[in-house]
Amino acid sequence: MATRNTRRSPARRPRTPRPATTGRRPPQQDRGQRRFDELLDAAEAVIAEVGVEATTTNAVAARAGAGMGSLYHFFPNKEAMVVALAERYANAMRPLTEYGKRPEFATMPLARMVDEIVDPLAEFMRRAPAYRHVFHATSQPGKPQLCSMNLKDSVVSHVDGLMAARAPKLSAAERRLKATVAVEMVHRMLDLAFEETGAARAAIVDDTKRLLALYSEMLQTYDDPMKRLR
Amino acid sequence: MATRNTRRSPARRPRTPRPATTGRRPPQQDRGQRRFDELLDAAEAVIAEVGVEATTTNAVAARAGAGMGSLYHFFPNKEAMVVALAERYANAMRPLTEYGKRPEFATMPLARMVDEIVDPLAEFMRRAPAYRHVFHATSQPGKPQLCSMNLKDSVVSHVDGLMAARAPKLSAAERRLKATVAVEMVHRMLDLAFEETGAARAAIVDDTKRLLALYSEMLQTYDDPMKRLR
Amino acid sequence: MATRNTRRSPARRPRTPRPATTGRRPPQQDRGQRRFDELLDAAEAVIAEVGVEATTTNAVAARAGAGMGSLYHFFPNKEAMVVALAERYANAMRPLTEYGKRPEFATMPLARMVDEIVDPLAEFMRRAPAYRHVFHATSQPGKPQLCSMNLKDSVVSHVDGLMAARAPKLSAAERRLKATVAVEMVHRMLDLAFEETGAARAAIVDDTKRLLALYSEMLQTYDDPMKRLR
Amino acid sequence: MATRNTRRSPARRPRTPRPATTGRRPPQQDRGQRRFDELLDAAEAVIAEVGVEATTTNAVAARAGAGMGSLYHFFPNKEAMVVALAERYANAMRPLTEYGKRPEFATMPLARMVDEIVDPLAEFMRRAPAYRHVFHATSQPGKPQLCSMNLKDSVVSHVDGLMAARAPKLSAAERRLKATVAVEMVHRMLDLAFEETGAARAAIVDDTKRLLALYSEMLQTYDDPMKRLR
DNA sequence: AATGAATGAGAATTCATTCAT
DNA sequence: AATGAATGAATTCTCATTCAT
Repeated sequence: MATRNTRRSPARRPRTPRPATTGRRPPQQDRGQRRFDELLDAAEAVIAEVGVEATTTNAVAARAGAGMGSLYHFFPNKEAMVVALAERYANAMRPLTEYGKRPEFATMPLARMVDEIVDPLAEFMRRAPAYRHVFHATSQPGKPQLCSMNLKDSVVSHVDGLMAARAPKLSAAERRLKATVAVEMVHRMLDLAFEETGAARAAIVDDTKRLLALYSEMLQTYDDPMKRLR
Repeated sequence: MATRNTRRSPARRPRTPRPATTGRRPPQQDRGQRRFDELLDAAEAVIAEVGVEATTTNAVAARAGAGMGSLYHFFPNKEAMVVALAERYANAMRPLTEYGKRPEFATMPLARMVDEIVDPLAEFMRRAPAYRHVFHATSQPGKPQLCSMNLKDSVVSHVDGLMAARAPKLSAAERRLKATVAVEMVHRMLDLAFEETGAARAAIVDDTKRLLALYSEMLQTYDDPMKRLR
Repeated sequence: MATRNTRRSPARRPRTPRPATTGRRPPQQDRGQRRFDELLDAAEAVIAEVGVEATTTNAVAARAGAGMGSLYHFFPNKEAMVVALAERYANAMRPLTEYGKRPEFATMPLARMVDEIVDPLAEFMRRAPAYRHVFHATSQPGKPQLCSMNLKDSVVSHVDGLMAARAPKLSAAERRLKATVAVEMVHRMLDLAFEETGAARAAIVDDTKRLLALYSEMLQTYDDPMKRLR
Repeated sequence: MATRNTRRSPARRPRTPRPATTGRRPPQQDRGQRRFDELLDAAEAVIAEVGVEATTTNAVAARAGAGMGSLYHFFPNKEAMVVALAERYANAMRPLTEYGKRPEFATMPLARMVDEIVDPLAEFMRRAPAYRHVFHATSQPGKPQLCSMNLKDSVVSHVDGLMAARAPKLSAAERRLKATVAVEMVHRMLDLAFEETGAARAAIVDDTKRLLALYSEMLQTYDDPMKRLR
C-alpha cells in the first residue's frame, strides 16, 4: 500500500518448465512458460544491443510486449532476470560440453580438437548475441547475485576436465588456472571477433584457434616458449 | 532506453593545459589546471572502483572536493570527462611507445621483446587502475563520443609499426588486423590478470607473455600452427 | 549511469541551520535553508492529512513546489524526512520541557501542574497537526531508521524527571514505566481529542487532564485504587 | 496521492456465511465457507505482523494458500476484507458484551467491574493480535469504506449501556462521549501494553485498570478531581 | 469455483545537467 | 571561476485488481 517493502528475495526462479505434458504441442505449452521465454528472449535482445548494465527492465518488458508486472512476476529483480538468461545459456551449452566428453578428445590432434571446441562456441556466440555480455556479467565479483549462476565456472570446469587427460603432470591448482586462462582467452578473443564482421571476424576466429592451439601445445609439451625464444 | 543523457554539445575539449603562463607564481601551475587534474584524479579513482558506466559525475566532483559546477566548467558532459582521462592516459603511455621505437626492437629475441612490451604495460595498468575501463569504454562503437579519443587505435598503430619491421611480408590490412589482435589479446589477458592477485596474477601475466611470444613467432615465420598440429 | 547504487546512507542531516548571520533578514537566510523548511512544511501538511505511511515523497515535493531531486538533496530517503520533521518537533517542544523544569513544578497542586502540562501540549498538537503521526511513527520498533530520533523517549525522560521529585519512593525502572504510561495516555487521549472538534474536543481534553491528575495523585500517594474500590 | 486504488464497487459484503446447508456432510462446513475462513485467518496473521496499511492482498492470498482470484471472489477489494475481519471480531466479542449485560454489573464494586471488563478484553487482544489494528483502521474518518463497519461504535454502545445504570444523571450525549473516552482509553492503553512483553505488559494492564476504575468512580460520583486537587 | 498470470499506474530513488549566486 | 542547490526524466520495483483458462 504505502510501504514500499523492499523485499529482495534472493533469486527465486519462477517455476520449473513443466515436463512437457504428454506429447508435442508447443501451442499447449502453458502460457506462463511462453511468457517466461518471451521475456528472456526480449532480455537477450536488449542485452545484446546495450549490454547488461544499460539494460532496463522497462525496455525488456516493452520488447516482450508485456507489462512491467509480468516481468516481476517471473523475476524478483533485474539481476535474477540476467541469471535466468545465464541458466538458459548454460542449458543450451550442455550439448557442447557433452560433446566434448567423448574419449577421442583426449587423443585427437590439437588442431582438430581446437576446431571442435572453437567452432561450435563461435557458432553459439553468433546465435546468442547476449552470451558474451552475460558471461562477463556473471563473473564479476562485487555483484554477488549475478555470480550465483557462474557460467564461467562451469565452462572452466569442463575445460579443466579435458586438460586432465592431455596434461596429466599439471597440479590441480595449476590446471585450473591454465583452464581459466584458456577459457578467458578464447572468450575474450571471440568477443573481439563479434565486434567485427565479415572477413575480419573470420580472421580473428582463426587466430583465436591458432592461439588456443599454441597454448595447448605448450601445456601438453611442458615447454616454455619464453626460454626457447630468448 | 538506458542512457538518459540530454546532452547536446558534441565534445568540446576543456581547454589546453596552458603552457605555464610566464608571469608570477611560476612554481604553481595555475588554479584551473590544478582543479582540472584533481577532477581527473577523482574520476580515475571512481572509475577504478566501479567502472565507467556506474561512475557518476556527482561522485567524481565529491571525490575531488569540487562543486558540480566546476566539473561542468571543465567538461561539457560525463563522456568528455572520460575522454579527457583517456587523453591523459595516452600521454602517460607516450614514453612506453617512444621506448618501443628503438631500432633494436626489430631484431631482439622475441622473448626479450615481449618482456619489454608486456612488463611496462602491466606496470602501467597496475598504477593506473582505471586504464582498462577507459580502454574498453573508448572503443565501443555505439558510444560515438567516447570513441572520439580512441586509445586503442593509438596503441594498435604503435604495434603495427613494430610489426612492419618484423613481418614485412604481411599486407598493410593484414598487419593492422594482426596488430589489433595482439593488442586486444594482451589487454584482455592483463585485464584478467588484474582481476586476480598475488601468484595467480603473476602466472597470468607470464602466460600472457607466452601467448604473445607464440603469436609473434607465428607471424614472423609465416607458419600456421593449425597445419602443423593437424 | 546504469547501476542504481542503492546507497542508503543512514540519515545524514543536510546542514546545520547556519547561525543566523549577524542580524535579522529572513530573506537573506540562504536559499538552502528556506527550501529545507518548505519541504518540511510540505511534509508536515501531507502527513497531517494522510499519515506517515501513506505519505509519498512525490506528494511532498509537489506540495513544496519543488522537484523530486530537491527533496533527495536534503533527505537521503523518505524516512530521513520524517526524522527531520521529528527533530523539528523536538526543538519546537524544547520550550515546553524547559518550562516544565521550574522548581515549583515539584510542589504546585496537581491540578495546576496538569493544566500547565496538558494545555501547552494540546496547543502544540493543534498547531502541529502531524505531530501525533510522527510521534507514533518514530516509536515503532521494526522501523529502525525512524526510531533513530525517538521523540517519545525524550518526552518520557522529561516526565520521568518531573516524577522523580513527586514520587521519590518509586524505583527508577518503575518510574520510567509509569512515565511512559502517563505520556502515552496523554498523547493517545489528545489524539482522540483532535479527531473530534468543538465541544467534544474540549471535553476530551478536560477528561485527559482529569485522568492525568488522578493517575498522578495515585502515584504520589502510593495508593492503589483497585484496593479501595473493591 | 497515496492510495492508488482504482476500485469502484462500493462495499458489497461477500456473502453471508451460509447457515449450514442441511444436506450431506453436516460436520464439514462447505468449501466456500472454509476458504472464506482461511482467507480471513491469513488476513489476520498478516495484519498482525505488518498492520493494515502495509498488508497486501497478495500476501494474504499466499498465506492462505489461495489464488488471488479466490480472494477477490470473496472480497470485492482490500478494504472489504478488512471490514469482514472486523465483523468476525465483532461476532467474537459478542460473548464479552453479553456477559457484560448481567444485572449485577450495575451494582458490583468498581474494582471488580473493571476486572471483569479489562481482563477478558486483554485476553481477547492477546488471542486476536490484529484486533487493535483493525479497531483503529475502522474508525479513521477519511477511509469511508473501512468505517462502514465501525467496531468501535458497537463497543462504545455497549459501554454506554453499562454507564446508563451507574451514572444515571448524565445526559445521553455526555454519556456517549464519556463512554467513547473510556473505550478509547482502555484500547489505546492495552495497545501500548501489547507493544511490551512480560512484566511491563502486566504492569500496564494493571495501570489501565486503575485508570478505568478512577475514571468510572469520577463519573458515578459526579466529582471533578481537578477541583479537589487544585 | 478456483487459479494465478497479467496489467499498469504509481512509488521511491538516482543522476546528468543547469543556473542563480 | 566556483559553488552547490535545483530540476525532472528515467529507472527499479510494487500491488490492487482483472480475466482467461
